[in-house]
Amino acid sequence: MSAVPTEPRYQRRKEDRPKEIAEAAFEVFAEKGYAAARVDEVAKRAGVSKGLTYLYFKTKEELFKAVIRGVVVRRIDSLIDEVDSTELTAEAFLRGPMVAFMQRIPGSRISIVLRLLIAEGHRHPDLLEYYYENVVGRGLAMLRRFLERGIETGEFRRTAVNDMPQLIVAPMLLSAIWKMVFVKRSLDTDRLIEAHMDMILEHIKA
Amino acid sequence: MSAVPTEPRYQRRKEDRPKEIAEAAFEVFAEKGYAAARVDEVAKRAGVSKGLTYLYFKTKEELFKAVIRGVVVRRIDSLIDEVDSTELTAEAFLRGPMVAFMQRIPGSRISIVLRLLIAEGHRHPDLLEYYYENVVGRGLAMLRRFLERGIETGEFRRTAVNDMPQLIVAPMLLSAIWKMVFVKRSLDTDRLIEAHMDMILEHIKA
Amino acid sequence: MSAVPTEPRYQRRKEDRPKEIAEAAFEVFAEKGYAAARVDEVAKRAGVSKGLTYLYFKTKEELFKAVIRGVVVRRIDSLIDEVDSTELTAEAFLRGPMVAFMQRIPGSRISIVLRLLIAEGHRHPDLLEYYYENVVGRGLAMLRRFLERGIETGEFRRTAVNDMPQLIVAPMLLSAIWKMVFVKRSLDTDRLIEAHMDMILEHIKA
Amino acid sequence: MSAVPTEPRYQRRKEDRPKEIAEAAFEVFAEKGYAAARVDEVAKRAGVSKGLTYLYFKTKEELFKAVIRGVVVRRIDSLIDEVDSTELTAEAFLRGPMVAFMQRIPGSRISIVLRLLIAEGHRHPDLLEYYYENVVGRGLAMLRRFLERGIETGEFRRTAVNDMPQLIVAPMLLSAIWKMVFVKRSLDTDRLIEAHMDMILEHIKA
DNA sequence: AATGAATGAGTATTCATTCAT
DNA sequence: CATGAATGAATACTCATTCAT
Repeated sequence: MSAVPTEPRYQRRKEDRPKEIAEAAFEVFAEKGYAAARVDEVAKRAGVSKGLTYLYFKTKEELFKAVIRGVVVRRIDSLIDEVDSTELTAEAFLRGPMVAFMQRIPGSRISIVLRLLIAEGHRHPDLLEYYYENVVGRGLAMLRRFLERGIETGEFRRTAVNDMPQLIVAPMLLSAIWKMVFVKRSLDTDRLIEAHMDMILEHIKA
Repeated sequence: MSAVPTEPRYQRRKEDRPKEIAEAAFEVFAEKGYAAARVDEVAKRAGVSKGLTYLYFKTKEELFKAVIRGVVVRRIDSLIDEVDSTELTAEAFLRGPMVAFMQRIPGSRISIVLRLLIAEGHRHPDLLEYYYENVVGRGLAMLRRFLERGIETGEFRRTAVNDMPQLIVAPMLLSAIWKMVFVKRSLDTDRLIEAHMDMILEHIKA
Repeated sequence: MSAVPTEPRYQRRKEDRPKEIAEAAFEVFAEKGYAAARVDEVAKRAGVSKGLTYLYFKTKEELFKAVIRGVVVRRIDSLIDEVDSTELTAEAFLRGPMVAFMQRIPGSRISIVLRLLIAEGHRHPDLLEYYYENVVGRGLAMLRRFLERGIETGEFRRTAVNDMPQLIVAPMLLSAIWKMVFVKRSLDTDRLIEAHMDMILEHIKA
Repeated sequence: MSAVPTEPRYQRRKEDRPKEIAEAAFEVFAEKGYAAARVDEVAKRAGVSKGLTYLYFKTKEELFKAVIRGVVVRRIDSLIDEVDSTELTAEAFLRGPMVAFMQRIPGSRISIVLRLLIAEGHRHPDLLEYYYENVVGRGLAMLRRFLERGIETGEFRRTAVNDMPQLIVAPMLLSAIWKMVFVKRSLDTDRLIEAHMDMILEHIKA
């Protein structure tokens, strides 16, 4: 007989659902990996029925891909923009924004994507392709352009780093992985990345 | 009336069985990852029945752990021995055996173990523990000792590398991962590792 | 200021909706059978939302029954009327309108209803009941009356066909089923039905 | 502490299992049709775990096909053999073994297969093909040969039945379907088939 | 009346693990 | 020791039905 309005059984929020589901999925994939992640769990975390997950993502795999694609891209874009428009000296840029960027990776969502790609990339070649095209490849290309410009301005000399800019980011990768894998074995990743940048600069400065 | 002992070739000694199974398991885990690997497949590749697998390894997880433990250790041991008994100068050692060691990692079984640990380590903390104690930790300790000795002999100066010998191996890690993940995007990992060693030495030499 | 009444073409009158939905449902049930038919598909073909289907038909089963009931009845009624009011001789009627009627069955909607009843009748006894009362039973009764009349007029003699008028329609049933099942194995069902009628008449004529 | 031998948890009966499972499957498909049949139910009736079903039949569809293929064939073979070797007159054969054969169909497993093919044949064209090649086609060919022989011996005359032996079996088909569909509306199928044979013979005898 | 987002029970299929032989 | 038939819990995915809008 009470007039208490019953909590509606569900909400219609078409706009938000995909994002919410993808967000929950990210968490679950992050914790369990692709194979061990259960769609049930994703739905539960998103506060949604299992069926709804399948309304927005046709299969678990598609959900996975969507989730992986959804992370990452913006950040690299803004760094690239910054590189191309900075007025800092090359050295100052590397020591400043570049180091800051790399220091932010370990512990971030990106590093989790990294782990998922290392673990599962194998069976999702298109995902690897996407990731290479949009992140890795562009990042490396950006670094190459940047170093080249440094040479033109006389700030840098030409070294192996020009061909293999991976040398610049290797400690960032190690840091990201270390933090995820050896959670308890602390590593001062900020310092690691900085020290490495010192070494790089010492090496490439004209 | 004596029974001619036939088919000695096919008569596997029982002692070998666990090894053979583990070997097959390694292959399967390498290809599929932990969750997607099927015990059936392992047994088939080992040429034994599924039941036998369970005679030697109580669960799939135990099999996984045994497999991971089975790789790796000898190689690092011999490197450590070599470090401790070498008569080369520190620089010569780094440029020679050390670089050679690191160059062998990408594409090797160790890098596969690496991948599996990155992917699944999470849920097998004891495995991570084991791996840290026996491989990573000992390797880093060895590097620390080695650098320290170089300082004592006046060959090296004290730098951040002393605290974070990870700086030395980061490109090896990147190379190993790159080779597994971006199979088609070739990377000259030997040169990468060498170039990095140049840089390191330039940086730490007194 | 008067609002021009727009899009009359798209303004379906509500009275038509149930019919349109049933029509679409018929198609889908015909193609897939009861269990494999999806309400979604029915709605899509009817050009309405899934919800609307449930406004007019409480459940999928009810929709199915409505669809089955919707076919069939008129045709048999008009044949019965014709029988009762024809001025043709009995033979002429059988060779003319009766054969024509039977020849129209294979390939028609009725034969699809037939298939659905054979396949699903089991679980819808009321549907079978309905179909028997309104179609099969009445059809057979009509044939009995007709044959009886033929006997009274001296045109026919009494045979087993009087008790089992199914003998008259058996080839029609076979034809209908054959056409649906062995689509590619052509069968001249018109001739089959005609030849059978020859035989029947030869048999029952006084 | 009791010495009562515990009922073994399961039996290994590799030989019998497929047959038992197929048998159970037949029952379930017969009752429910393909789509509504549950593999769970099949396993339960076979007294077997669900998993075992999948050991012997890769999918539900394969199980269905195996089951359908498993029925039918022997009976038609023996009839054909009989036709080709009988010493009865053609008429005696038709009135005797042929009628007996047709009378056995309604109510038999074959009629259930018939229903399943009518209901589901659509989506299993290979099954239809198989059934046509092995049963329907051969049966009709046999009838044609038989009639032809009757003509050669002067017992029969040439009629439309030669081209369309379906005329002979139509009442059998109707009987089979009637018995399955209108379970409660009794029909003396034996008499129906016999009366029809009278008519046929009257028609085709020289 | 009409929509279609949301629900959740239901089902085929897989696979680690057991155990009779 | 060795086998592989047998088990059963787990899980991706579907679809009839509901209900907020």
